[in-house]
Amino acid sequence: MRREGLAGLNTNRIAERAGISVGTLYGYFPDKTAILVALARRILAADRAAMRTALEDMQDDPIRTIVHALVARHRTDRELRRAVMSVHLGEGHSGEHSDGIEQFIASLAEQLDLSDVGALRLFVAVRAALGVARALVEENRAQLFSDAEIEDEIVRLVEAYLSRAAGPSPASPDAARTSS
Amino acid sequence: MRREGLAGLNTNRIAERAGISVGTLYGYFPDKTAILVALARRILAADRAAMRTALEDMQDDPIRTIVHALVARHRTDRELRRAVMSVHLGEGHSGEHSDGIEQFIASLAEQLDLSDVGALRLFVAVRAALGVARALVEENRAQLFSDAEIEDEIVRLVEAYLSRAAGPSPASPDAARTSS
Amino acid sequence: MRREGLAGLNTNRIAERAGISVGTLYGYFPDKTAILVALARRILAADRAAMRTALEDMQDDPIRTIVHALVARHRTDRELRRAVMSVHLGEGHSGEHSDGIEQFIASLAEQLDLSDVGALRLFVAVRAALGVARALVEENRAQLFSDAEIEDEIVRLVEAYLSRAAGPSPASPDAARTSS
Amino acid sequence: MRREGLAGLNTNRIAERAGISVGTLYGYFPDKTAILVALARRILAADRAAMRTALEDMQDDPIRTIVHALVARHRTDRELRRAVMSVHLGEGHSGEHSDGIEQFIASLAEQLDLSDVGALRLFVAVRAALGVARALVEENRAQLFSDAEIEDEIVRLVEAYLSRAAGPSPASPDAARTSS
DNA sequence: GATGAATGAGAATTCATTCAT
DNA sequence: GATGAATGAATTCTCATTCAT
Repeated sequence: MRREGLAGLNTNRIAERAGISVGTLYGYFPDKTAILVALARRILAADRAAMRTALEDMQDDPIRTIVHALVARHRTDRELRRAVMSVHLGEGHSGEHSDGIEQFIASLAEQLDLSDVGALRLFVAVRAALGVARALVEENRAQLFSDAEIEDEIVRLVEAYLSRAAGPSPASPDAARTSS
Repeated sequence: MRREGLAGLNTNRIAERAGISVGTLYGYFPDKTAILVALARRILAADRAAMRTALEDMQDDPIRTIVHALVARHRTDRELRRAVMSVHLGEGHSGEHSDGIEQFIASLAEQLDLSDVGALRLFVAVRAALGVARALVEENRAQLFSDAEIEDEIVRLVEAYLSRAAGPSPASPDAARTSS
Repeated sequence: MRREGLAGLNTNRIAERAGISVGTLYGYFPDKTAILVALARRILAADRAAMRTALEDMQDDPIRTIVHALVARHRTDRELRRAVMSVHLGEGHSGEHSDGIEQFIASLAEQLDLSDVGALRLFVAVRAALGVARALVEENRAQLFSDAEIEDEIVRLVEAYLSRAAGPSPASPDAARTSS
Repeated sequence: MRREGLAGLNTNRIAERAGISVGTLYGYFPDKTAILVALARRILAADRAAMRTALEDMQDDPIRTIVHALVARHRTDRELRRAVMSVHLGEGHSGEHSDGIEQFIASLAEQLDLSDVGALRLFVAVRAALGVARALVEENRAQLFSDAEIEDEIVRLVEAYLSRAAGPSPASPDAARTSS
């Protein structure tokens, strides 16, 4: 099986990149899965830290600030992020991918004017924004668009969604609930 | 490395599940990557077929129809979908995940009243909707919400975004472009 | 750690000696321990087979016949036997080492004139004979003596022990039971 | 490789049990083999010491006294003894196992009435007694018999063997020497 | 064509040994 | 001297791939 780039993320390579030996790596983690989960957690923690820092220096509106940080983060370490998140997903730990960010955002919801947004809408808004951000990592086609363009669109998406009254959507929602 | 569930998606297991032998599998595909790509394509093709069928029987507005089908599809074969997409992502073939759907949607854009929506906005709208749909597969937490709730919100999200004039977002976008 | 001779009995070496590949070896056994236990069992089965064959061709008295076969077997594959039995012992499977032989002998006890020998005496006689046989494998010093000499002595040992009336040993056995 | 119980007798475990650090252990011994040899020697030295002490307090006949001590020793530290002796055997250092005891016995042979017993007979008698004693350590089945029973039988075994005239055994020994 | 046992390169994991603190 | 984290060579084990039946 061909292993291109970082996809062949083997323990020796991980140790080498970390500047330690395999043995040392296995002194800290019980097996390879634990190593990769830890790597994924580190990336996600750095994501949250970046957003936190951005909010502290904020000159802008909070949504744009967070989205800006999110997009910037998803442009760094694309290969590593892709490989690590793939394993994370495969191992079923994927909840953390967005939970961490969502918790973080929920904790900010009161500082922002989003205190009245319910759990469901927050869930959807975060996954929607992350869905676009992940495309930057996963799809080569995403390179067609600039970060600024993407960022603008995510901001528009989220603001359009959240600013909209939580009333029923135009078309009758009842029809939809029938078949499933 | 511990390999729980479908994560250890090796060729023998794939063959066994398909009810054939490894040898036969290799009669059809040149290598494992090809097998996984084919598996992913089959899932994605079924996604498109479901949406196509739904559109043919459409009694509703088109966006809701598509979203309804999308949500229904992401509730089926969760484990397999997760495993296949995980490996697919890890192997770097992830573009197809959404390209297929986007092409399909682009081909429908004219039939719908979306003909004036640009490539960027279509890209973002599709990834946003898929981002929420993927959460249904990846996150156990998604079970908190009903399909109908999720579906309604995705429809709101997409309609709010697309109906909005493509003008500049409220906050000054210039500030955001500085740092990255 | 230095690994002399067969003591460094690693899976690749085992496979090579067996004329198969490691992968094949692991197709038959779940792990290295299972491989070594199987090897030990094969050796012990061969021991029993050798004794059985010898008894069929017997021209001699049965005890000598068995002892002769036992000594001959313990001169073959000394290194392999030592390494394999070491692991067998370390893994706590050691019962088989002598159980197999004892069962075999018990099944012959009626054919022989040993039908009145109790379980305890049979147990002791077998372990005593095996103790000497194992020395041939384990101790280089055992090379000082010829097989014939050793064989004669084991026969004498066993016959002297079994022919002796099962009465109390000369010295008062009561004194011995006090301290422990 | 699964390593249950003491079988996985590695240097860190040995150090831990000794209540010191690996580094300190390597201050005393050059390598792992030396450590294991020292461990085995300590056990064997304690065996001899127990027999020596027993002989000093002897109220009994000397053979019973020694056998009594031997059986008692083989009931203590069964696990450690089994593990150490297993590795010892695997590493090919097994001669000491019985040499020490034999030397010790040889040095006593003049004090006892065994001065006319030759090297071969002493070798066989010691290995036979040790063969039974080792069964106490290695075989769970040995728990069926009490120490006193085992002790009595070993004494009988040794006395029957040594008291017997060193003449030719009943059956013609010539037949046996042919095939090997 | 289908089969699945066999292969062996490659990956994960262990553990004797060292050495800076 | 004692410590125990770090090392990496050696070992166990996996699994994509082949090929004789």
